[in-house]
Amino acid sequence: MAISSRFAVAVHVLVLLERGGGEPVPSERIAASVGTNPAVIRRILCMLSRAGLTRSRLGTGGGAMLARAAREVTLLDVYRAVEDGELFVLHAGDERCPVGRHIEGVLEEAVGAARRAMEEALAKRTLADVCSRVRARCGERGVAVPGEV
Amino acid sequence: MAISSRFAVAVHVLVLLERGGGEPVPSERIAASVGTNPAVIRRILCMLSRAGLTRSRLGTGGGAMLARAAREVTLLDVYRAVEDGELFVLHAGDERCPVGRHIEGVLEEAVGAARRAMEEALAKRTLADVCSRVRARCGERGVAVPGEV
DNA sequence: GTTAGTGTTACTATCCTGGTTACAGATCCG
DNA sequence: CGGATCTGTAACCAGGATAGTAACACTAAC
Repeated sequence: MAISSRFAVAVHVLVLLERGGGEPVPSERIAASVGTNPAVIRRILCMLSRAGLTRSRLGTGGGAMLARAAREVTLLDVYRAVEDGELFVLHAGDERCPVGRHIEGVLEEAVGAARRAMEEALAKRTLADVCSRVRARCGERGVAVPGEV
Repeated sequence: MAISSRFAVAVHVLVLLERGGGEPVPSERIAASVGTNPAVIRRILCMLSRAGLTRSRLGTGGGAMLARAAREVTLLDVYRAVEDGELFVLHAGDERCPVGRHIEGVLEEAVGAARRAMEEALAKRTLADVCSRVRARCGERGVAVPGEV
């Protein structure tokens, strides 16, 4: 029915990493800002690093960092990193009925257009856009504020 | 994660009703074409009639019919009839963190744009479009073929 | 009054999500 | 070296949504 909150959490995570200014941010600190468990954050970070959006440093002083510049990460990249499967679920109709036989193909075309429209809208926004909007709401001037989480 | 198959089934149902040529189509006949249970179809028909897209006749010889011309029903109408709730699930961050405090508002704006783009794509297609595409795949000429299910 | 069909409820199995705990392995530091 | 920190990942659970199924009251036609 809905796109899981993983997407929203993933964007939240990436914004925190951007504000980390290149220093590793531990999952516990991220979890405090998101309001969840560190393991949940690590699970999402795992998907993000597999997608090449973040990388991690192990051990003391370790944590996650952005692997790319914020302006080169679109919300579509984030969406694809954490959301799998099709947006619309189709069904296979009865082959003996003309409608049942063809409805799936016709619907594939229609929902494909809808999915592409949504993805294009996500692709228009970058992580940098989101960060600056957050900064604007904070009343900050376009400068990152490291280490406050 | 995904939009339930109710949407696809609902479109399938409406195509069958359009091909019914105004005659009531019983849920059992629809269920056979979709490949499911008549009660599932009636459950979806209930949502469609609440949305003003179909109406039903009770008793012997009864069934469901379109309540509007097929060209005046968009796929967005169908989507809204059977799908409720938000497409994207957001989360509330920790109020004590600047990012946690503002991320929800920023994301609302971004995912709202994505949702609107998807809905506009759905609004561009009417039930009549879907029906003619099905007919085209059947190798039929723009004439409805009643009574074959 | 019998038959056919809807509208609706209840129950179930299944899947996904998110929360939680746990633990092995990597890394840093004294 | 040895302890502390932190990731990556697995296992498990609870909750909600979905879809399948059966059941039943009510309506309408014949």
